[in-house]
Amino acid sequence: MDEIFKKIGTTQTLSQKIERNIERAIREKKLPIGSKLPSERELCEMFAVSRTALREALRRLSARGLIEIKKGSGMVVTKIDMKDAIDSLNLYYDLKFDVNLISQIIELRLAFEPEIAKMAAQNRTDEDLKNLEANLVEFAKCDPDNTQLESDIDNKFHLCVARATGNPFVIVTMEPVHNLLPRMRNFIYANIEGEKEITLGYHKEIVNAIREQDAERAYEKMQAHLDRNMQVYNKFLKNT
Amino acid sequence: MDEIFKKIGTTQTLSQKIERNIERAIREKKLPIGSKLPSERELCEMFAVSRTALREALRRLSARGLIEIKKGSGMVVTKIDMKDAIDSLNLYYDLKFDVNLISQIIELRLAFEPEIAKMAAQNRTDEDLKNLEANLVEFAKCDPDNTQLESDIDNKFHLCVARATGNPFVIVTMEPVHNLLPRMRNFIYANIEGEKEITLGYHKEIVNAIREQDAERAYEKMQAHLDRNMQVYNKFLKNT
DNA sequence: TTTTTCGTGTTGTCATACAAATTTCTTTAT
DNA sequence: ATAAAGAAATTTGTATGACAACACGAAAAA
Repeated sequence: MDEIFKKIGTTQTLSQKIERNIERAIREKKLPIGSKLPSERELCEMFAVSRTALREALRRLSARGLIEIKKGSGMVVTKIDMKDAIDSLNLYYDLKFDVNLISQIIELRLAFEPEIAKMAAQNRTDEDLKNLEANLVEFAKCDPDNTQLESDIDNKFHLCVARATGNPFVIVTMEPVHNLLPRMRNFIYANIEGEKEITLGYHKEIVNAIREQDAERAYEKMQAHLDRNMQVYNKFLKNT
Repeated sequence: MDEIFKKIGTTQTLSQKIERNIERAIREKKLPIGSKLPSERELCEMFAVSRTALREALRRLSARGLIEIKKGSGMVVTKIDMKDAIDSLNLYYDLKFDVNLISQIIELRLAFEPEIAKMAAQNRTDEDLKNLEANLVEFAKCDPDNTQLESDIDNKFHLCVARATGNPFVIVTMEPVHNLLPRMRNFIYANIEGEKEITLGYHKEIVNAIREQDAERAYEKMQAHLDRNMQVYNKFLKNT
């Protein structure tokens, strides 16, 4: 009896079936990355469906970043990019964003970023170090009245640290979180006098630790830095 | 001069323009979550485009999880679900998976999961605790010869801990990582004699700490647990 | 009032045609 | 023979019209 009701919602449309079919072929590497898909006409014949249904399946696959469609040329299986994954996370976090989540974002940063600093100290390349040092210079000469730019550079610093871990999972995790920070800017960087110098001081110490590949010190400094941030945030919260 | 070449690839198709248009309306909450979109016919008139182009835009939006299309009924802006974000991460990690990434997955778990255990101890609800305890029972009475089931329950344990943090960012981060673990199973759980009892012991201690909301002990036990895992993994690596 | 039936609107699929971009081949000029 | 120019074929993008499959509500029947 219940089985009848279960079927509701499970009715796949034809184009969805086609989509799964092609997706499976890609996942199983039967269609290797970079390979050209058969043309629409050929696929229509193979699946014995109309061009409409096929195309709607293809549109979905391209929206999800599995294939790339070039007008007049053809379709290829794309090397799925980290950017695709980050984009969809951005979308999700963006739509979900809510002031109530701010404390959870801070909680996550407080928990993860010291560990990330540690990993960065262990795995950083010379190029990572160069990026971090460039960020310090940028931050130092940034107009202190331009709070927008200031917090952008600050965010970039933390992203650079995440990238210096060399661990793609860390990057995918933290990029969307940091993309959310500008929306918290008005809450946190509320024109606190002299805060910039303090922040810069912490950043310098973190970079020093990463330069010398001193994992424990990188951990501690990042923790101290974010603790300070937390305090500033709490001070603001009291004012509201 | 170069500007001419830059334009290559930026040529948006009509359906892409429509897609961005509707996406923007959703992001700006002009189309609130749960609201019904105008019918295809109406949208065609509004945008002054053919049904073909419009529908392809809609297919893309639904593939990305922004809208839900119900045959015969209509289209609604979906309350974007965590599942959508996790799904796309799963796809990315799945296609990217490579034995070389195993060490980075372990690295991430070693860095993050102790902190996660700490957060879980601080934030867990009674229901979280019940789930964790149920998992312990399940694990205990699991047939030790069924290594597949055994590692599934193990993974589930760590997911329960992540969920007990109550922090959605933590869950989104860890779910796809743990979905990858079954593919590492053969590498790690290579029929190590007596390993199950040791694992169960750690799990119990972690749950105890979470029950008593002892954050530091939860941290330490999780760290010890994963350190042990790491050793088992390294032992295997030597054998290859 | 309750149930059934039917009509209307909505999305799904099909077929055909042409536009626009790209590739391939042919022709032509050097 | 080689290279450039152009024509032809191929491929994706859009438009149009038609019908099928499904959902929902209103009207009709019990």
